[in-house]
Amino acid sequence: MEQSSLHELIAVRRQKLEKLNASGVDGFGAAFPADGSVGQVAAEFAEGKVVRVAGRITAHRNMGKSQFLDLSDFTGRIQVYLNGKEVGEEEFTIFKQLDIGDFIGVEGECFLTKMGEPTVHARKFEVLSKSLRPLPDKWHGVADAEIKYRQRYLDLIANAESRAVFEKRIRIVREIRNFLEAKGFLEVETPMMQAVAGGAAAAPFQTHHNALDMDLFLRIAPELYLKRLLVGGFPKVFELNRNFRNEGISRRHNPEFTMLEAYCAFADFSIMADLVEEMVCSIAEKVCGGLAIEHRNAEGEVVKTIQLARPWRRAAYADLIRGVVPEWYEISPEERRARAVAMGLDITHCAEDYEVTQHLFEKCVEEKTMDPLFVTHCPKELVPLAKLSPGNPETVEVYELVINGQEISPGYSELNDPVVQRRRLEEQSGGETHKVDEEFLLALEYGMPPAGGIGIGIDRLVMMLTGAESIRDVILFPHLRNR
RNA sequence: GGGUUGGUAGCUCAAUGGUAGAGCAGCGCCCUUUUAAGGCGUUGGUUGAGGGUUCGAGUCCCUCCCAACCCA
Repeated sequence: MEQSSLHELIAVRRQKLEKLNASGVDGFGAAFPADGSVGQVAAEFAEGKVVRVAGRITAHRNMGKSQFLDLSDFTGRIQVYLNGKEVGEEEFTIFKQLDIGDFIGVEGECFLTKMGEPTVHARKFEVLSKSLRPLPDKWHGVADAEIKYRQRYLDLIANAESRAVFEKRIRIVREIRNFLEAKGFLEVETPMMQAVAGGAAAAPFQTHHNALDMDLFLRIAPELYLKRLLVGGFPKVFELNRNFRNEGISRRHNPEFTMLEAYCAFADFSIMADLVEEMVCSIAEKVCGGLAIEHRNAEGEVVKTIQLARPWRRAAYADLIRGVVPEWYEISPEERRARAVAMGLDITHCAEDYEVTQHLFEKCVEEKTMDPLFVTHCPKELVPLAKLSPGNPETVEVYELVINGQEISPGYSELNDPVVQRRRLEEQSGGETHKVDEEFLLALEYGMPPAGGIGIGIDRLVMMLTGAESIRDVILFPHLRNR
């Protein structure tokens, strides 16, 4: 039995399981109605009270006749005590052989140890599930990124900080739904499999429907279906679900990601900016306990604080550029290119003039903007499908919300002219890659009310609100290469 | 796709080119209020994979795999 390479550790646990079975105990037991979660039982602790509680063993302290173990679940931890003289010999043997990782259920009365620790004095216990593999170190947790992402369950068991991030994400998503519902928005579900992957410019994943013998794409955005619903008479709709983009993977990109899109009839981008501002602040207050969002490093030191306090700054794209280089729009395109290169920006030879400016924007404005900033009056080349500004045909009726150095949310005054929309989509499609969604254009011809629309990248929002540095830390099962 | 860094026991980490180690976990013994329990003893390794250089490679070189970060 003196063995401890992995397969030997497993063999030891299998032998324990066989011993359980031999003594008539099912190592994978049945339901165990408890008095609540571990946290609830701990919170309602009262000396002398008899309780039933179930959880995973996270520590085992063997003191001979006195056996102590920690029982844990997401809600908390409670200590269990068992006295070898108070149970049968066989039962005591079974208890002593329990492993860290096993699920058990316990019944007994509450008491305080000499050290004052609330403890359940077990009179009965049941093995609910034998764990056949050793769990990660209880003290150091899981540090290996591959284990964290490929075997998230181990990360969740071992790392309380990870658990906290995902609990926060769940609450953020719930509060978004609550907020929008309270504002009169209806949540809808539109196709994830689309014959034309529209609503954004991105490479789609392709699939095939056998019975219909039809190629389909996983959606890159729900936009064109949500707009059909505006045509159909929904005044305020939203969808909060997955989009899929067949593009690179990085600290900020996962092939499937969660997006909120919301549309409000008779509104515009400015009204939608107000809505987003109110929503994000409302969520932060409920989930983060305030509007100052602290990001900490691995040592727990605060490395940056994002101030969400309203009103959020709004500034025109061109003014932000002038804030970096005052004479930017007075000099020639060639001079702009030279200035950008001189500033250390990586400008390719084929970059258009507006792309040079955008590059400057990304490096010198976006990446440095931590507190919320609505960028308005974006150049029309950057957002080809948006409505042009009435007073300035070079800019569009769009905001881009930047927080934490990233684009978090765009907002539009949606284009509802079917003739202009058709022309733009045809220009955008160019070749075969982006087919035009004729069914969408058909719907527009029946009349879509002017509307404000927004998108919010939920993963990035959660990163901002939790201080996660990688999108992989806010997605339970991020995509990795096959091992 | 390019660059940089990394991959050593179940977990967290050491190891000038010279006998692969520690803590925790595991296993055995002792212990009736411990709590990162403690004491004594003890097992466990194809050092990501494959080549090469060398008397000798975890360490140096090459190819490949996986990951993290930066860039595109």
